[in-house]
Amino acid sequence: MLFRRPSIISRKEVAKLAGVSEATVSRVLNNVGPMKEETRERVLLAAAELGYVPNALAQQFARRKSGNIGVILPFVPKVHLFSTYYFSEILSGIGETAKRCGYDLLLIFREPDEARDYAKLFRTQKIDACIVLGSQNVPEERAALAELKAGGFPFCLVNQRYDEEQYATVDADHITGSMAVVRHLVERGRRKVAFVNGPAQYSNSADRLQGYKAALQEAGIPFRQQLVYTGNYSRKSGYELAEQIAKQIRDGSIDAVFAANDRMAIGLMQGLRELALEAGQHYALVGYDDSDGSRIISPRLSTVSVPFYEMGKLAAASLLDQARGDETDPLRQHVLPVSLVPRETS
Amino acid sequence: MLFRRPSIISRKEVAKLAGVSEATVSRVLNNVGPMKEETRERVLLAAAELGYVPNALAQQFARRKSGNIGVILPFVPKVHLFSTYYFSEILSGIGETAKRCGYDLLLIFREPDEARDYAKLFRTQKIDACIVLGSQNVPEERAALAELKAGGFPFCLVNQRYDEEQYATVDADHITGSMAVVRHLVERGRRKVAFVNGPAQYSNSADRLQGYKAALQEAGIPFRQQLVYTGNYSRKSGYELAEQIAKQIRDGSIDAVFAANDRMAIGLMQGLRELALEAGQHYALVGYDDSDGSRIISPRLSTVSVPFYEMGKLAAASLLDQARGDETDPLRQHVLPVSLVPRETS
DNA sequence: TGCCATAATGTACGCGTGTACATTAAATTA
DNA sequence: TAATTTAATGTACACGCGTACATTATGGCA
Repeated sequence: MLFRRPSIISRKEVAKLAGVSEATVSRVLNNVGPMKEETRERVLLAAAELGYVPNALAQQFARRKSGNIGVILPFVPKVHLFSTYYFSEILSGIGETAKRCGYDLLLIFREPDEARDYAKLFRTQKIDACIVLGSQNVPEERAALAELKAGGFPFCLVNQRYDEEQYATVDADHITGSMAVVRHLVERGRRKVAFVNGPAQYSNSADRLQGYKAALQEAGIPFRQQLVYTGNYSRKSGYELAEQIAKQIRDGSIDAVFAANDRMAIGLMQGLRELALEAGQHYALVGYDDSDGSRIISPRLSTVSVPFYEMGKLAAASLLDQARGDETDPLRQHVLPVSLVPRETS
Repeated sequence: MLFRRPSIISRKEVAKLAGVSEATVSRVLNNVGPMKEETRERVLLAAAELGYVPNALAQQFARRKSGNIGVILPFVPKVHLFSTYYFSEILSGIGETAKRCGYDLLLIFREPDEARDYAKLFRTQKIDACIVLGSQNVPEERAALAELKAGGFPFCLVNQRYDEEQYATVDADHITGSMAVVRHLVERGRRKVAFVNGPAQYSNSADRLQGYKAALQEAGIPFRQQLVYTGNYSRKSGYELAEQIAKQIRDGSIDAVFAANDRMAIGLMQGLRELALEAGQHYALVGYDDSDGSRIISPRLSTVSVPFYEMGKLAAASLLDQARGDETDPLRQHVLPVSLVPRETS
């Protein structure tokens, strides 16, 4: 293996060695226009001989395309607010599709208090398209997304929708999922189903509430506001609701709890255990996400499985269609099915 | 908010509006060379007026720097082999430092059976430096890393070291961590400490074994090969060892287990529970990583806390020093301390 | 054979920036 | 004041690639 300064080898050297013009080298490598087979081979041979690798920066510049998909995600180290499983699965899904289409992933951490100038990423040409994870319905975010839309930049939201505005979206069917949970509980004879929801700035929370209400109505159970609690999707927030909920379990006004994610369900479960109330015994419990934790805890937590990986794949695919103009409806709202996973707590 | 094709605004328009040459605009924006304050203001004003944003692709091309740090990580969707917590923490740490230094993160998923041409990423100029996560000591990987080193490309490994070759590394002190675990168990009166290790291609595994042995020796307990098991860091692999280990617990040849990570510890714990053996009661158990799961499971798992976030930060910092030539020892092997977290299982 | 369509290749230039070097303006010094 | 330095700015070009257009080779057809 001989050593050689790699950076000095450009199209020019290949052209010289192959005895053709630089344009021909370019055409061969990009497979554009008609060309003589013999020339093609000579160029490829020369390129291989020299170990030529096209300069991606020059390519990007000349093509006016970065070839990058931006992935915007919340910056939450040490804060176990979101399921890390959630992100890594979605990210893997995005990565799989992106790679297949020749795109790279540019990771962008959104900082809580920072201006969310997503459009700038496009204006600088750093990214050709982007996927927004963990989007929250707050004013700065809405402004940032509106600017993206106004600029005609292709982007896609995962797990969040906005009622005010139409955006390309990939989401899971949390309404149906939540209905399935409540139905399941009702089928098991529970009729006093409490609901521990997440913050309102996530459309997920609203969806789950809607599903919860719909299923209650379907079962002829009146909705009661005092059975609805709000946490922030963290385990701690679930834990902290234990005392209040314990009281209601004891006085008979709650016989089941549906928590909007596993983390809160687990926190609640632990809190209630400290108060001598066992899930699956003194009350039924169902979480949401089918996270690792739901399988680890005992009794094993009933939950709802969400196809995060597929959502990531779909988001990337839809985005790239959009960027290519292949997507018939650029504001398509994809909704993937979820599935109930009954286990020991219900 | 007026609409305007953003892409047509380049340095040229700014120069014209400010009444200066393009070079002056460039100098003002890059703050290079002496310049009249009045000119500076005029240029900045013009830039702001036009909403000028430099084209990052052109900058990268002209500077011959992508401004990207590559992060190579294993592609393991649906395979909960690694702790996803591990990756998200390290990634956040890297991202924090990178952003502070004006770098972006380019995510690269390593596929199992794919050629690992890390050097190509540098040759194409897609990245200026890179961090390798989840590196395994296998021939292709060694070759890829050796090529990086030979090419003089700045890179850094996290959580993996190679004995054959010196590379810049950020690792945690798993030898001391493992010793602390065994000491802890011995202090609690355990003397028959089994060890469930991970695969040998991770230096982490070797480190833990070394610490295990050292602590046994320190306590005057002879090392016995039949107390050493090997899993693959997955929960399942821990679960599957339950039967064998149960036997040894029952016949008195094991009274404690040290598992090389929490996932295996948890799997084992669940497996043993099915065999009517309870952690913290019939045997002591200590895991490693201080993952979410360790806090979720009951009884809560004793474990070792690893500063993943800090490791990510340090890796990025050391890498950027290296790239700038500020690092005195470009092959520096950082080792961060870990800490024992005794909980209910020991 | 001559003409034309098409294949194959070369020439030339743009992409937007950074920057070396040239030039001019201003400040300093003799 | 003239000479000299230094500040400030302009001119010109490279960076490596894609590609429109020009040019030349090739083959088909009358």
